[in-house]
Amino acid sequence: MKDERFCNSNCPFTRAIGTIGNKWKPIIINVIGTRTIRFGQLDAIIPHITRKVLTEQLKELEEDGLLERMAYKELPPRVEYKLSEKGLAFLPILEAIKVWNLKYEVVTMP
Amino acid sequence: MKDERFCNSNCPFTRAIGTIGNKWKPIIINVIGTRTIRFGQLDAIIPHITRKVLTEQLKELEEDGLLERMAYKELPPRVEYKLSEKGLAFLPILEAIKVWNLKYEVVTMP
DNA sequence: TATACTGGTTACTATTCGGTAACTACAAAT
DNA sequence: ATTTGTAGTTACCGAATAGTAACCAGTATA
Repeated sequence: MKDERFCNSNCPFTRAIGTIGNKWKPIIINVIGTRTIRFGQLDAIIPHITRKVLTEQLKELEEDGLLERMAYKELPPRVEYKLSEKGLAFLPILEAIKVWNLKYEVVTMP
Repeated sequence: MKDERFCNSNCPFTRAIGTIGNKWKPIIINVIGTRTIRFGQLDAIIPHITRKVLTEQLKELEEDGLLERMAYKELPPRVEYKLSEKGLAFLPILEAIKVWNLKYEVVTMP
């Protein structure tokens, strides 16, 4: 997120929302989980995301220390991503969101 | 969020992100907490938010069943908001985010 | 008479975000 | 000689989001 009022807030909670409070980042973190995964796999697994947006989000996640990026000097190139300790520590929160949604979501049948 | 790919996803986790995965909603839910609070108070307490955006977000939170809105037929008008059971059940997740951030955030001194 | 009060709404504009399609590098295989 | 493969980048455009400022109702107060 570029919003400086969030990223530079003096409230730590607001800053936290600044790093993970958008639609793609929780999805990406959840898909990576505990594995090491390549860019192309992420692009294939995550529905509807474009390579451009995926690149941007991965870059921000890396800057915020949730993600580790390992580029191998090969051809064709190979780049692997995995969650850092900080990223892994966020997984239980995503699990809690799943449980919360399962319990309270109102499903309307069309 | 208007993105139908999130709100109508067949993945419940993706739908959950569709309802709370933006920057203002976690902030608003956190500020309300367990109390009953008026529109003007929210506007005054939450930094940088505008009345327009606050109105929109409150409306969406109500539609998604996280929030209850009570309007009193008085003059000047009085409208009170409080979290529903679903909204209250989300508070521990926000607490977990605070703890997570506190533990892992890298603070850079300027 | 004019102003304040509350909880909005409206019209307009600015900014940010997201999407599409084309393009890159370099080696290996066909 | 051309195609395939990976992990992007770039330019451009449109959509979504957010911000600004003015305005509303109807009573009470100055």
